[in-house]
Amino acid sequence: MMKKKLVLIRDIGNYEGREVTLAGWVYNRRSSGKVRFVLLRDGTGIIQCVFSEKDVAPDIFELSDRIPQESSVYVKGVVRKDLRAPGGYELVASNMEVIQIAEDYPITPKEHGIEFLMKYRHLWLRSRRQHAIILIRARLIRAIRDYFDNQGFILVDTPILTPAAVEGTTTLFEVDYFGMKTYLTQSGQLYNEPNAAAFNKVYCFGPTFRAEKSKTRRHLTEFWMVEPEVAFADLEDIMDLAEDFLCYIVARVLSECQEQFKVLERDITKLEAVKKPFPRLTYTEAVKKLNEHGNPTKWGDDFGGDEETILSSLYDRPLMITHYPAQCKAFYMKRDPNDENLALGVDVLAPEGYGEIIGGGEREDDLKTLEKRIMEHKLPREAFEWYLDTRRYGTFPHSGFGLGVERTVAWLCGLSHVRETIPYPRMLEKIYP
RNA sequence: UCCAGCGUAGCUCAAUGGUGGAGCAUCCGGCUGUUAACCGGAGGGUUGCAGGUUCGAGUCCUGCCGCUGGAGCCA
Repeated sequence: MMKKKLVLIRDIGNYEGREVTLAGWVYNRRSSGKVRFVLLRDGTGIIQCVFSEKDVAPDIFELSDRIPQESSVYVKGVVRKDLRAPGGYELVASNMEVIQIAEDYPITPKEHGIEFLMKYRHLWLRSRRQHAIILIRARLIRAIRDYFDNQGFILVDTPILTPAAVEGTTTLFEVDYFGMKTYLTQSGQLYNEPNAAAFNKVYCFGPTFRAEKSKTRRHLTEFWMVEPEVAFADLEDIMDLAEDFLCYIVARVLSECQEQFKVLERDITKLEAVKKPFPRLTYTEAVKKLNEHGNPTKWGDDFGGDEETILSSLYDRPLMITHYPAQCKAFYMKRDPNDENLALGVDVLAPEGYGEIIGGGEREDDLKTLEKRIMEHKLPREAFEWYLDTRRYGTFPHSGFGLGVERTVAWLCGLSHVRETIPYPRMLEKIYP
């Protein structure tokens, strides 16, 4: 009955002095004798509703002292500006109607362990902190789309069910496809390349799946990746793109999510430092730096978490590392014409020890060479014939990269683990809720 | 798969081999501006499971299960 012309808490500033009805959930409550405070949350914000004995009926006054956490309610009242209230406004309540009394909400206003919170992930999302992280994720994704759309890229979606591995070495999730063995995609990359021949500048954006038994703060088995691919671009072009792209998305999220960064107590001066130019090192130079800092990595070793942390901590902005040993990289990566042992690839490491957020490079565009690589990697040639057509019919130099959304959100938010950066994380042997 | 740590009230944690406690949550009461409000009171336990050592095990030993962190792996 009170459900008429509902106002969102986000917009409450437009209704100062007026009577409004809010709908939401009880976030917390406090009382002080003759005044009761109910914190109401509606998913767009939180506002304190003040219940005074003189303003409301006795049963409503009693209810305001009893209503349990996360009960769903309508509250009617007058919006008042008040400096004592967080957010600047509070609601002087005149009435409250219960939709449902919530009994024994598991997540109390108190510290909880990660195991418990992950079990109640669907409820945990209601908390201030998780709300802020997921909102930043949404704004980041919007900024990513805007960037590519505004730069002349066409969104060309790539399939999630695929007939073969992109990289044979990785473990894939197998799916039974009407009796046929297929796999969940681990990258849109191979499809992006013919798409670039059709549309010039393309990107795909979707979930990817890795059945790796990785149990670290940087790994999920299901994660989101945006992958641009540019026709006639070389390694340097794609590095310039990655640099410009990162500066744009960081600036956009910074300007749109001030409030959320405050909730997370994120030191945003660290993000404000993300400006061109980014430092660029070759793999060989990076190994030298590591050795200077006491890390025993030898030329030819791939970098692990420790190495990425040391290197990225040396700079206040993202670090680009190029020219890795070809043996560390995928079959489709073009070799350096000046040194066959090196790949024309680039990894971008986020600052503050967050590690790799972008991987990419120039693609091998010669048919013969690519056929050889597929053989060397012991990949099923038949599954790649369509891909090889890109090299048969008007082959062209092209480059691209992939950005991991969750690792980027973790960096932006200053989180120690990627599991909080996606609403429902899928991790090693963890798929509930 | 390997290494390490942990498993005690709904939650977060205490408890020298000798009668299992506290804070929060819940319930009862108090307080006219609280900010994870506060103050007083009450209820709440197969100490992950199975075995062993001991007069006596939450505590020591063995196995199993689960969780957390890390490694390997990994655009």
